[in-house]
Amino acid sequence: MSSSKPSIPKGTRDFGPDVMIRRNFIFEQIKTIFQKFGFLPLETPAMEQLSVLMGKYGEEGDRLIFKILNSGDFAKKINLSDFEQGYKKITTSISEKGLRYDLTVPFARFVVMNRNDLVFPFKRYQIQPVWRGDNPQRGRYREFYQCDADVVGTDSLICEAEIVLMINEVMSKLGIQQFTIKINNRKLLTAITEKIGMPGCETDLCVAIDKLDKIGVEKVVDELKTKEFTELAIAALMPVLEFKGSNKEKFDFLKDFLIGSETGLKGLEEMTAVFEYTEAFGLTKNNLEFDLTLARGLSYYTGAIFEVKAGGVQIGSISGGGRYDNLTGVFGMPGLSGVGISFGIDRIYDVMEELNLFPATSNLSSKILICPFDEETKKYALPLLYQLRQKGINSEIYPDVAKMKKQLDYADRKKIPYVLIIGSEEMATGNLTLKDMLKGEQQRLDINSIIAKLEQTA
RNA sequence: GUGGUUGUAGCUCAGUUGGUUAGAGCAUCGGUUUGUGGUACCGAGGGUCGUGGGUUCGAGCCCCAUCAUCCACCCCA
Repeated sequence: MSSSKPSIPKGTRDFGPDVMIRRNFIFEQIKTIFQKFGFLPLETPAMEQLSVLMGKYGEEGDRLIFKILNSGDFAKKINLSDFEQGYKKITTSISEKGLRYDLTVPFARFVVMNRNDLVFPFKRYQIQPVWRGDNPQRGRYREFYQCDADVVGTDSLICEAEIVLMINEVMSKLGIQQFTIKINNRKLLTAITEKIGMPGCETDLCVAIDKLDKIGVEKVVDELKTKEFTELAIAALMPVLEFKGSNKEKFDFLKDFLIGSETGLKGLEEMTAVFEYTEAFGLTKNNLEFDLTLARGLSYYTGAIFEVKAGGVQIGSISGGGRYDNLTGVFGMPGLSGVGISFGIDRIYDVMEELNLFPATSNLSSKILICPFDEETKKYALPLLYQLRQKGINSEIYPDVAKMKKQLDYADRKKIPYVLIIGSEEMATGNLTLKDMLKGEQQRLDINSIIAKLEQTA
């Protein structure tokens, strides 16, 4: 390849018109539903102060944040001794800003900065790209969109129930019929670590259990062993990993298993309440599944956790979320609890593509193309084009003087259903040639009849 | 960060144990048809074989390095 050939950075994508129309369809449906539930839009800058981002995503996360070089003479703050201390030291000298890594931390920053003006509980949704310097692979990018809705400033479990309702509505609006909303509670997982004699190992347990779907029980056990879980602890855990049954049976099982654990009891209470609220909301068709092994990696959740899986497609979860305490604590505003949900737009797109759920988009391209033969007829066509557009008919004119073959080919490739051919005879009589590109038929009509015909078929 | 894969025309790819001037399909442009698309036929343009070095009489092919890519792991959405 010649070096002058253009390219885009690793892990980024262009979204062409075909794709954008479909992505926008997904965005619009989700936005409408978020707003129906009282969430309002928020956008934050692509770049944040590095001090806001660093230290919020663990050591790995710090490494993956894209840093922005300071403007101007970025090297002026470096001194020679910095070089000896490695790249981290130099980074702080030459970079003060970074690209946002997720939407949650900027959201927390926004809440803290605007705490006096916001009305709590504060509900916002946010659909924006985020950037991570990760190695790309299938379904994984350096720039990707997150689509989050969160409410902060309330402990009420009604919020959890409403999230379940929103998920249901989104899935139904997008036409995804088969799906499961898995729900669990971090307090139950904490209680389980206590019960099996491994208190404090909640993170390791969550990271391992989270892979259960993907790698199976045996591999999860292997991983737990490497994390220094004892044989005894693993044996005690097995009934949880292997338990099968209805939601109610799971409740009964945990009531016994976690007997005497205060945290466990609290978790069970919360779960019960979420199920009760959901029913009280009138959600009868129930896709809600209590999943004892749902863990959601090593994120900061402290209460309910959710995950949505699409049926009939081989793909990971398409949505996830949960409740977290103290979201804004790191920015000096403690005691604010929140709960949120995040939709994985790229995966939802893939699911809909595979299941063929996108609506027909032909109505979005132009309805009619005007094909003039020469400069004179082109001028004659402009007022006609204006009239068509005044009537709200998507229409365009072939801008160059070109052979009819080329003009029709253009209409064909852009899937424009009608062309209006204007030559000297048409111009003289006002009887224009309207050609139906699908049927191949054409007829002579005046502009008003053409407008009427197009409005009919709209 | 670790392991593997692949780099040949705008795109997808052939290219034999190393041997003349590196091919195909699609796309583009022109023609068959100076006013009629999808199909068909004819023709044209387009390549420093990722880059740099090495071996050889001779390298797209072999060796070394380097860059890029995709896939998997770690982690994550």
